[in-house]
Amino acid sequence: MTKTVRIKDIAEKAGVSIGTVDRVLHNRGEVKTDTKNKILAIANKLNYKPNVAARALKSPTIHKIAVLLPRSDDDNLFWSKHPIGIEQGKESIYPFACKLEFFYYQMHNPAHFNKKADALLKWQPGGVIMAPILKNESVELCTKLDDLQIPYAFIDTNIENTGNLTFIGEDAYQAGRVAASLIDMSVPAHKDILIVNIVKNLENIQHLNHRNQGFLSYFMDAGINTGLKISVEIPSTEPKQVKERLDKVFTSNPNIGAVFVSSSRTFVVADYLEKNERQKLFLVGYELFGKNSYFLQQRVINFLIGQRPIEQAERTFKNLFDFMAHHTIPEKKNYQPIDIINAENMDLH
Amino acid sequence: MTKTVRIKDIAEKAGVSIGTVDRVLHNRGEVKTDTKNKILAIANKLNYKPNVAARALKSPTIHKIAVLLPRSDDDNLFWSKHPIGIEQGKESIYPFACKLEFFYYQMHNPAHFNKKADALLKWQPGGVIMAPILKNESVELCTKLDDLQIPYAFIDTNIENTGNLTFIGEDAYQAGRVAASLIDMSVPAHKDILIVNIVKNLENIQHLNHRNQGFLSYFMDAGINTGLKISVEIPSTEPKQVKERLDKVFTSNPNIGAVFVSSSRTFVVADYLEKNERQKLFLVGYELFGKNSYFLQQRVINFLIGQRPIEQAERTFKNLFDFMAHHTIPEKKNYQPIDIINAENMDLH
DNA sequence: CTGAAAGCGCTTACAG
DNA sequence: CTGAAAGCGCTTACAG
Repeated sequence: MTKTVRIKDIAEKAGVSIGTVDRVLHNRGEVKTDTKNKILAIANKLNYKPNVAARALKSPTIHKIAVLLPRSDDDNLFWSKHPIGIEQGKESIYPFACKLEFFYYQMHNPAHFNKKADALLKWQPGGVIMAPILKNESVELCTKLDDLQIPYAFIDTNIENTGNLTFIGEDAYQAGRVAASLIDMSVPAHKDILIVNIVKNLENIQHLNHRNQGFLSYFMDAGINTGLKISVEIPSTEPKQVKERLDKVFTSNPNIGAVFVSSSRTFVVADYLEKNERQKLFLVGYELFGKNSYFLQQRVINFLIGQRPIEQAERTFKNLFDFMAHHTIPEKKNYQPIDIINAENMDLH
Repeated sequence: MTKTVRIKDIAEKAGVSIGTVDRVLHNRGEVKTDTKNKILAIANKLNYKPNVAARALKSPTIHKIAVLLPRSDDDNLFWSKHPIGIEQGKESIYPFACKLEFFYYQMHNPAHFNKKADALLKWQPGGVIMAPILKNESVELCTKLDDLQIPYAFIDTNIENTGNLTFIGEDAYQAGRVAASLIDMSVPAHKDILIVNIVKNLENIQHLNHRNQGFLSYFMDAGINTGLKISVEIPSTEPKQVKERLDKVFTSNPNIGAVFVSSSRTFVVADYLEKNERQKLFLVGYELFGKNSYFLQQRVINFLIGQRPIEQAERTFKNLFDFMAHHTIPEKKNYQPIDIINAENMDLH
């Protein structure tokens, strides 16, 4: 380990004062072009890296980071994980510090999203973490952030062709394939498979779509199951409606051996299966939390596919902060590992 | 956020100089008991936390950490992951720094272990990370480290009743249950199951034992499989010997439907199954790397159970370093998540 | 356009 | 047993 280079060293080599070096290094104030280039060349050659301890000590610059996420409720506990991860990220940057402000919008409510987006802008953040579930409204916000030169990172959902710094989330297509592979190896090849999408408007929910596509693709190129793949859309989680819909499907398709739920609302189907004594059906869905965990433990759900929301959030935060504080450029797109979880390994996840 | 407390604040409140406060806080030099207690009381009341940026800036104390691990070779690529995690840990502590020295011992060679342990002691580390695979020799080293008051952390394998700072590894018993559950749900209930232990002396390898116990326990309380559980021990990975042994087992047990390998040498069995056209057997083993990955990809191995060796190593390093540098006391025992990996989610793991 | 100086909170000799 | 002072590398006014 050779001696670390300080701005003092650069200053001496360049025959200027450290103030001038600092100005060049931070594009702060005017410096003659000649000296500027000279200094940059020397800094580069010496491979200068600022001492972050000194920087943290001197300037307690508090970076302001705003977080825009769906509000978590009983039906939607999945989103309760992300704030935890972000707070963890905040802890991890010590001795640096940042100011966090959370803005929660109602999941499928564009007007409310816009309201929160406005509040966020008014808060004047130095950086933004957001889950851009609502595409049009999100793009609108991104445009504004681009104009203001405020960096922003996507979590959970990606939108291409925006100025986002980075995206961290699930490879939904592959996550669909994983679900398929689990069913394929556990259910006799001649059995039919039911695909359940619990959502109002499947078209608009990108990643549910991708999971469906991945799921079906598996059986086209690798799967051994030859049964029917029956798809049903349920617009609500309301038990009566769910029962009505599913009763009909099962009555007309007695050969169903497995059920795939494309979203975190797997517990809704588990609840139905349990109440209607169909627990023998093989059930696979998404996300380990709340009622899903309960039914997994009870072995009504056989597998949950997980995407580590806490780690996702922590990593998103770190990427954004490191960019703001140290100008580190992160990967543009990051997929988290896809976890396969059953009753035996759930406790440690 | 209230103003942070500095040692200057404590000094003022106590009516002494900051030098005295520092002496008390670090048990350095003599201080009158009265003032000492007074200062401690004030520091405590004010909830004083040292500013690590200032500390890092001032004293570039380079902590010396020695790492004692099994040498990784072609047959044993599992151990190639841990150094990566430790290096990652070293990166992550910036702006702090440490000096790492790796000592690699031959896996099952006590004399070589001792030699490396001696070299390690001679290097005079301030802390030690070790995989205490060889129990007696490890305990001996621990005793010496205890005497020297050098903190040490266990990775992968735990030994109870030593003075270790922390342990991070796999819950082997549970990892055995996970393997069992996967076989149970994929193989008809009446099929027999073969358990393969590839190891010279099963008794001495704690965690293989625990995996076996967990595996069998699953079928006693939760499993539906009612077939025989046939156990075989193979003392070497030498293909001819493996073939001889397994040929015999399969000939006398034609009803075997699944194979469980209790160690990372799963590829040895996969290789046999492939060469002998027994790929239809359901195969489950441990650790994602090298030839195991290849056979998983080829679907000769159906599932690998993973324990995230890189994260394990990074976390062990962090725990040890934080103790050395900041006196943070870690959890005494940490289990990493148990990963279930098949051909569909292997790429992201 | 550039330099000199103060100070962030801590640690480390040194002086008494 | 205790205090005063220097200095870690950087940033931030201020003076010219």
